[in-house]
Amino acid sequence: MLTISRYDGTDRKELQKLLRDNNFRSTEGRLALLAELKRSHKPLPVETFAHKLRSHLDEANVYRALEAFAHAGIARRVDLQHGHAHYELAHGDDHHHIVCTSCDKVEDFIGCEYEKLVNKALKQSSGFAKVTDHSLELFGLCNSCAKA
Amino acid sequence: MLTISRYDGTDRKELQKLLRDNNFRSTEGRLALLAELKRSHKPLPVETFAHKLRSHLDEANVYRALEAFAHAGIARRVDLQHGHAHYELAHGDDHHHIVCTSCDKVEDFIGCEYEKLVNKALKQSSGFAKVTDHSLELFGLCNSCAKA
DNA sequence: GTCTGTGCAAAGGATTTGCACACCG
DNA sequence: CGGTGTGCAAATCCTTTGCACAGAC
Repeated sequence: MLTISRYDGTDRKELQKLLRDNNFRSTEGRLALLAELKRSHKPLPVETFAHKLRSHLDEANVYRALEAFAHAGIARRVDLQHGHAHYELAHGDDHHHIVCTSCDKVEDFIGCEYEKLVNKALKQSSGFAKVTDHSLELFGLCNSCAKA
Repeated sequence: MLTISRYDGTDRKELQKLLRDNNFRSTEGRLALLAELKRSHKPLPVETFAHKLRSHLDEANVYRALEAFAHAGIARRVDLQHGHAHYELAHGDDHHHIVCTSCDKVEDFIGCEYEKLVNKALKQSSGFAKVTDHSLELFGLCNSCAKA
């Protein structure tokens, strides 16, 4: 699994390999985007990536790249109900998010018991053959917003 | 404007009461929207409501009304990952949806074990004080699409 | 050289907003 | 009458698309 790293040239080869292993050409724009995904520890809006990468990749191509990464399983698209998509690096850990509805703070949590959930749902939903994905987010108040 | 007296076994007075109890003025447009929400047994896109209600309420006001209903707890906004919002009547049953990614068929299921999930998440997420809402959808293939 | 990736600009779709008028209470 | 609700049109926001050129392999 991927480790946290900086985009300082040291791990450039690692990022290049990740791209090539997924049948992407290795370009500066995509390397920079991957590096940014790695550096971020929470889902970010497309616009934020576009801004950070403005010298490497324009917004339309950030959309194209993120969608391609998500399709390849490198990234994950997340809906935090902010009216626009967020993306984060895909780790293999099936984590979900708890989001502060007041300040947008985000933390991760694990333990949705996916298998159990799927079994339960398929038992009830006679019209369905299989489940391939799921989305789950919790919304609430972080400590500071709860006090205010 | 066309006046509706009875909708699928729910009478006008009942809907009017629902509106008044939630501090809404009782108008033909909102009555018709409520009736449509009741009649639908699955989440529908805003545009679908707008089309069905075209003689009662224009699209911008369908948006306004649905958002207000959701805020009041009468309706629920659901993200089925179709690129636009869906709304359904809020029942008290905390059900969720299983969605066919091929044909958009939707069925409900219950049993997300919300309390347990919240406890688990709050135990892990030290920065959060409370959870007030959650979203959960499963995506897969319905029987007919799985065969095709 | 070939084919993919990219910038730029324009299109597209969903949703929101402004405002004058209509209507509920 | 006073304050919401509504229609209509325009604006806005997010995202996708078209196309000619640049760059990876």
